[in-house]
Order: sequence, then structure tokens, then C-alpha cells
Amino acid sequence: MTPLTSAKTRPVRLADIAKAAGVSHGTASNVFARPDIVREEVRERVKAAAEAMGYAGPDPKGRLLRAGKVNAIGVATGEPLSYFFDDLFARVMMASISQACDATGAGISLVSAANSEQLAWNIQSALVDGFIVFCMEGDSRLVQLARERKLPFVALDLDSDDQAVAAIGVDNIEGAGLAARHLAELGHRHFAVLTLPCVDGRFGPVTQAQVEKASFSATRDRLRGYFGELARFGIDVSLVPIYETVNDEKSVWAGLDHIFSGSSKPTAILAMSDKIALHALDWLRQHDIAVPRDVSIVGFDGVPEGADSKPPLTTVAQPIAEMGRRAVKAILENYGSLSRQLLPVDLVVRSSSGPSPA
Amino acid sequence: MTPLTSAKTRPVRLADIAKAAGVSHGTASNVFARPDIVREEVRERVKAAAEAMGYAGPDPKGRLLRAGKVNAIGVATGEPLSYFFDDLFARVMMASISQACDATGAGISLVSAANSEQLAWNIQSALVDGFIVFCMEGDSRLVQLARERKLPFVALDLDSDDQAVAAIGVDNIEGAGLAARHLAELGHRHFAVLTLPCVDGRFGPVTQAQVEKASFSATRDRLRGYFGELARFGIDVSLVPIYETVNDEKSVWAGLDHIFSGSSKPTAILAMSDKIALHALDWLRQHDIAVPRDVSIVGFDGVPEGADSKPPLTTVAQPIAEMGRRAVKAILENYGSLSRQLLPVDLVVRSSSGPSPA
DNA sequence: GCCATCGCTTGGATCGATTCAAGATACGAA
DNA sequence: TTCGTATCTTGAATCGATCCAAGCGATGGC
Repeated sequence: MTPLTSAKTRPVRLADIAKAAGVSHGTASNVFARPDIVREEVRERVKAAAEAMGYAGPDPKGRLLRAGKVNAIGVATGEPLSYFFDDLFARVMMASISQACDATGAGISLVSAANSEQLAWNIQSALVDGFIVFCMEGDSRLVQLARERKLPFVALDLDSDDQAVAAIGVDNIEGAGLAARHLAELGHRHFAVLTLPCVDGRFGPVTQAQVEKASFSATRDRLRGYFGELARFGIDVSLVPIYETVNDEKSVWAGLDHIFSGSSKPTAILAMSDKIALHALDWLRQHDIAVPRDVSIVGFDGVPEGADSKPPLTTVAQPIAEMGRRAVKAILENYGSLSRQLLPVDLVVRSSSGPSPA
Repeated sequence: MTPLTSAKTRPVRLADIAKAAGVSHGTASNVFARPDIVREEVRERVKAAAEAMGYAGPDPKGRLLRAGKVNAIGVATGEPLSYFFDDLFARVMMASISQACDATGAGISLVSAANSEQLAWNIQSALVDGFIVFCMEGDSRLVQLARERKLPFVALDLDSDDQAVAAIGVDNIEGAGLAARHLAELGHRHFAVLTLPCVDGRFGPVTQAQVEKASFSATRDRLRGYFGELARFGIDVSLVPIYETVNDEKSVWAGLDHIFSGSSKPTAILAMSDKIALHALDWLRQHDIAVPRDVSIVGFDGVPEGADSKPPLTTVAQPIAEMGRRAVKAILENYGSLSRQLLPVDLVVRSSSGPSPA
């Protein structure tokens, strides 16, 4: 009979207050879970005991085991956690995922890992009902770990290679083709391409053959889309300079330094992400190259920042909101069937693209 | 002996594969948790059984109950979940929180609720080791619910009123004073204030007395800071127009329409958030009012976007990264002691403020 | 050949709740 | 008074793992 001591040493359990109130733990549980079926007098007594003993309410840890459902979906990435808040594309995607979760009352768990040792553990021990995986690169390890959990699983933007993995994405080849055709139809014949990463960490000029070996399928497919369409306009794609960036300001600026230091300057730039395009816009402005008078540029993704840039960015918009919605739906409704959804992209023409100066 | 059927009806448990492998569940557990203490021959046998039966590995739900620690911190807000990805300030804060979590291997659970009914349940059933609560307004209900969980708890940016709540914030009065003094010392005598919300949802001109009744303490304190300092410079603050915004473009623009339609136009604007200030910058540019030549403006928060605006924004920078780090540390190390930390703010002078035109 | 030691394995207890069939109580009707 | 019914309450089973004391077998020393 030293409730104070035991309350100090270990948290109060439902069984403790049941005993204190002189009822069974079954009844005590009902007081919290289904108060209506407990007689008022008993209910008040139990609640009073809970209050007196400083009971924090039924512990979700216990409930979870019984219920089986966490009511939260995990969003995983190989990047650091802050990727979700730093990256333009991830941000929009997360906003749409969170709206879908809000609508259904589900929570979101962010899962990541600095080192790959941690990654495995984080994925294996994440308390979630399913995973949405951000696959910026051929993160096959991440995908594999997530699938091993045997929970509902959707990959966003994954390579089209493995048909067994559920994935939601866009047709990168088609989207890139749209961008290239748009510029070609405006009369442009001198192109340059700023790519997303092919290999981890490095940046610099690359060849078409090198991009073909990229681990990130979006990089490969977008280049194929660009060049496929350009070739159709009779442009010799082997002469088009390709510069690999790591999707940040530094590498993009280095790329433009490189591209515009050559003898034949492009009049049109194909950027594989809006982020690249927006950094490029900054570089061009600083170098007094007018957009779109001197140079046109088309991005990829359709992030909202593109609408407010100077000039507003022409881009290939992914249906990001729709992708997020579908991903959440797939997890919560546990589609076993969904194997691969390719959503349509949309060329959004704004003011960063115009007729070729020549 | 119909493993296929039973595997279909219900997920495979550790006990199932233990039986299949002919070992006790204790040993089976060791195979996964401490493989080194199990004889290799047995280990292989168990792993083979697991593989054969399609076992997904030890279920974290079960582990959790025993271990007691979730290894994740909950971040809660009264706003919709997308707030974390949309709002400038929240984004920076979340980036710093996630860096701190990454460093320690902890996960992040985002908790929110569209309606207040859901809120209670979401907070009560969140699987977390502690809460960091974003208190943009006097969300006392949110704070109360979180505290009832009796988990480690930290509020960010809460009113200084309730001393019992652990909170990390800045001295809003001091910060606002810094901004006001900076402008006053530049010779400005004609001010206008754009406030954060006082009451949910509405916006429009307000009086000092109305702001004093704001439920959001930061709004109150920042106005006090502004006016306290302005009064020190002999400015009659009762003549300074105050416009309440809801921290979005529409209300800010409406505010400036209102303020600049009056007879005496301000030369200096005090904005209670960088977001407000950045929207104001857009409005001023569209109305051909040069900053800082015609009008100076100072923001509050210190978000990175302020450094890239045109012109770059003078602002009162909160130590957002440090606040995030401390909050995470407080949760993970379960400071019972931390009651209230006020961190220093920093006036960052950029180009949006200059000498008064008069 | 016996005993001590070492190392792996075992089975039960535990984490904290929910659920359900069965039992108990109270109340009204015959 | 007795039985039936409606309403609570009870206690055991369950969720899926981890942990630990005790047991057991093999090995090596004397």
C-alpha cells in the first residue's frame, strides 16, 4: 500500500487504477474506450482514481499491439530527413501527401538515415501501416528494405525497370520530349542540357553514353526524351553539351560557366528539374543574358516557385498533388493490385521560353 | 501442416517460425536480435524457416511494447499537416529539428488534426517519446492535450504566461524593439505595422487595444516591443496604423492598400514576420514604391528566403536552428528541469531598410 | 571416470492494453 | 416468490515480441 512510491518508480498502468478503483481492468478499459457502457457511478470512480494516481490515459503502445493498426504512413528517403523540408519537389509532394493524410486522419512518420547501417534499422522498426518511398536515385536498397517489411508500399518516381514494385510516376521520356519539342518548334537549334545526378556526388560535363549508365532512371529517361525529340527535328544530338549537376546552385552555375565558355553558345537550355532551371535563371541574370530574348529555358517538375521566378518558368509539370493523393490512397486502402501508374505530365508555357534569337 | 493457408490468413509470427524450425521462441528471437549468441547451425535453420514462411522480421509493434521507447519524436501543430511544408518559418524549424533527429537516429512523427475532435485522438494515440509543439497561437488545448500524455514536452514560441510549460522561444519584445529602434535611428518617423493574426481567420485594421487582447502572444509582444521603442523616440504611437494580417499574400496586400490609401503615408513598415515582409516587398514593387529609397521595411524570423529577396530583407533573426536543436535535445534527454528558455535574437541589416527620405 | 566450466537453449514472465464469452446483479412481470 | 431479461462486470485470452533465470549437454582438466 505505497501507491506514491510505486507511482514514482514506474508509470501508472491501467491495471493499477483498476485495482485502486476496485474494478477489473476490463471495466477500467471500457471507461476510456467506451465510456457509455459503464455505469456512471463506476465511471466517475475510475476517473477519479486515474486523476488521483496521475494516470496519463491508456498507453498507445499497449493499444497498438492489440489493434494492429498504427494509423500512420511512413515516408522514407535515402537522403537526410531535412530533404523533406529543403527540396522544392519533395516539399510540394509532402504537402500533398499531408493533405491526403489530414483528410483521413492518418499521421505521417518521416524515416531516413544518415548512414546505411541506421537505414536498415529505421525502416525495420518504423511504426507505420505502409511506406511511401522517395526514390530520387536507384535506391534499390531502400526499396528492398521497405518491401521486406511486407507492408503496403508505393515508390514515387522509380525506375520503370522492376515491374514487381508498386510505383507512381510520370512518363519521363514523354515529358522531356514535350519540353524539347516546344523549344524546337520555337526555332531553337542550339541546345544544352543540365542533368540531374547520374552518379553520387560528382558533377561536370558528361557524355550521352555516361548518362545512359546513370543509376537514377529519371536522369536517363529525361535525356532520352530530350534527344529523341531533338533528333526528330534533325538536330545532331552528339553536339549538344550535357552537364551533370547535383541539383544545387553551385553545380548549376559551374555548368553554365562551362557551357557558355565554349565557342558555340546555346540559345535553349533543357533543365531536368525546376530547381536547376531556377538556379540557371539566376546565373543568366547575373551574366546579363536576357531570358527568353537571348536564351530560352525549360524546367521539369512544376514546383510553385517556378510561377514566381523572373521570368516565370516554362516547365514540364508533374501532377504532384495527384501523385501524393494516389500514393496515400494506395497505402491506406492497401492496394495489392496497384503495380505501376504512369500519370500524364503537362507542359506549362510561361515566359522563360521564346522564339530563337537567330 | 498447412503453412500456406495459415500464412495467408494471418501474418507469420516469430513463434510460428520458431515452431517450424524446431526451436523455442526465445532462441528464434535471439536469431534476429543477437545473432552472435546463437549457434550458426541453428541460426541458419531459423533463418531458412523464416525465409520459407515469408516472415517479415520481428514486428516492431511487439518489440515496442517491451522496449518502451519508440525512438521518434512527435511534432504537433493545430494547423493542417501541410503547414510544416508550406510555412517559411515552420520549414526552417523543421529542417533544423530533422537535422538534430538525424544526428541521433530518431524519427519524426507529424501530428495534426483538421478538426479538434480528431486532434485529441491524434495526440493521445501518437506513438512518440515526446512532443515538440508548434504554438502559433494560444493553442492552449493543444498544449494541454500534449502535456496530459505526461511525455517529455517542449513548446516552441509559446506565450510567456504559463510558467509551468516547458518552452523555447525568443524575447519578442526585445526583438521587435530592435527592429523599431533600427528604423527610428535611420530617421524614420512615419510608421505602419503589419501584424500576425490576433484572432482566428479575420484580417483588417486593428487598434493597439485589440492587439493587446490577441490570443497569440507573439503578436502582442512584438507590438509592445515596437511601440515601446518608438515611444522612446518620441513618436506618438496612437497615430501609427496597425493592420492585422493572416500571414498570407492576400491579407498583406489588402493591408498595404489600406495603409497607403490614407493621407499620411508611412516611410517605414514593421512586419511581424518575414513572410509578411516578403509579400509586402512584392506589393511595393508592383506599386513602384522603391525600397529602401521611399519606404523601409523590417521583417521578423530570419528565414533564408529573406536573403534572396529583392532587395534582401532586413529582419530580426530568430536562432531557428538552435531552437530546433535544443527542442530535440530536451525531448530526447528528457529534461524535466527545462522550464523556459529565451534565446537571443539578432538584427540582420540588409538592404530593405535605409535612411528616411524626408 | 568424475566434476567444473562454458555456452547454447528453454520456457515462463512481462510489456499495457483490448475483447469477449460467461457470470453476476438488479429489476420487472407473472 | 420465482423466473426472465437487460445491463454491467468479470477474468481469461490475445496481440508479438524481449529478457532472464534455470537447465542441459558437451568439453576439458585432473
